[in-house]
Amino acid sequence: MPPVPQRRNPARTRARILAAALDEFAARGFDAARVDRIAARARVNKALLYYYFGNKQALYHAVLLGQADQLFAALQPVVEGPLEAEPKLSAYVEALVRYFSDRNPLTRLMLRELADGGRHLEADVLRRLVMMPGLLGAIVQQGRRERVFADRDPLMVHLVLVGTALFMSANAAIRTRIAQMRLAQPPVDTADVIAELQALARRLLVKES
Amino acid sequence: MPPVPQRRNPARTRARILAAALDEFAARGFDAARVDRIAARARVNKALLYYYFGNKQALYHAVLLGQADQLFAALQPVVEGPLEAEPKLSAYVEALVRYFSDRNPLTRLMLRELADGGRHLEADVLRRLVMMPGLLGAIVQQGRRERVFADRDPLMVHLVLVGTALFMSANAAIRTRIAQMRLAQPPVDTADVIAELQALARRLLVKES
DNA sequence: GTCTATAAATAGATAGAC
DNA sequence: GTCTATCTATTTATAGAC
Repeated sequence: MPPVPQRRNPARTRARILAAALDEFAARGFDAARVDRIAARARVNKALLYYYFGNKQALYHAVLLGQADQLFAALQPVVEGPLEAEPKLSAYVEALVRYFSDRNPLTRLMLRELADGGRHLEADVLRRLVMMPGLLGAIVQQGRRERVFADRDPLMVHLVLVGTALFMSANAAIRTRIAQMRLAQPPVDTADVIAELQALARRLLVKES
Repeated sequence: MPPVPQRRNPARTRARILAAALDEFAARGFDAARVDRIAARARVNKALLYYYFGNKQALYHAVLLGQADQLFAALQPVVEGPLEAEPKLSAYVEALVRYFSDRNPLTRLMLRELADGGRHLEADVLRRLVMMPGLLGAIVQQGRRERVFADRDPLMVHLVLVGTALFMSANAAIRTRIAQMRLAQPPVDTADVIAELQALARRLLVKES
């Protein structure tokens, strides 16, 4: 049995560094992120951070791996759940939108990596990315078996849904500012976005809707 | 009448700096962009750049203003053109996708500014952004008058189309890498993306399609 | 308008004590 | 495992000559 928690707790220190790195990388992007700031947020000194992760790139990679696994873990239960294809599709869209809305750091991280053309994405992370369209693909196959979905390319639908969910979450801050400056209408809230994307997904997949 | 072009050509120098700044800001983002690199690409020294634009933020702002105006100018002719609402909608989607594909710097610039929550967007730029949904809005109104479009929120449709167009363009580089590593299917080409988004726009707007 | 040279601050990374 | 102190390179920005 391990002794009571001490001042030295490597696992927790490592987790604190990862959490701080996620925030900093999401807030500034890889190049503009400052290792000093990550260390400060994690309440450790820089040398310890280098002791754990070696260098800035390796730390970034560790953050990405963790985030990819978490996103997959958030969506997989819906896909493997007991629902019929049509309600499952709606549940999937809701989970997708909520994940991007609740966990804003990942949204920004993805936008920055897209802007960088995937410059810092190593094979490990790419393999996890490739698995993502398969989640929606499984729902589409189920819908085909149940004879309620039309024969459409799941990759294209996946790209439309993820692209829109990402964009809606990403521009929320700007829409809020625009509303505050009274330049245009009030911001769209998350529930509206979910409803809209669910309708969109149904229009794309369900037969003779 | 002005004398023949000399070695000193302020207007052209200014334009060269702006073009170099666009490339650098798009490639790295505001914080990671290096004024030194911008000056080098524009083949001027840093002091001259500061002479023209004052500081890094002001230079960035000048780039954004120019890009916003160019995007608007690329789409406005379609909206004000002579087509009927349905083909005009398709033409608009094509212009949108092509603009983001051809002029990649703007795509990356937008992604980075979204990731920054619009941190560097000044009122001037926001006012131009707010005008954008109105372009699609005009097409929707025309379609309503022609009694071929259903009554849907143009802002939502605008967000779906721009979000998807942006995402498709943005992840092209990553999709290419994934295809090269033989992890998955070949990359989607621009013509496919246009066709898909046109179908999507019709499904969202046209009555009883 | 355009240049060279440099100031002042800050970056990523490491040495070495405990 | 964790710390302080510091090295070397780079950064934004400006002074001052032409």
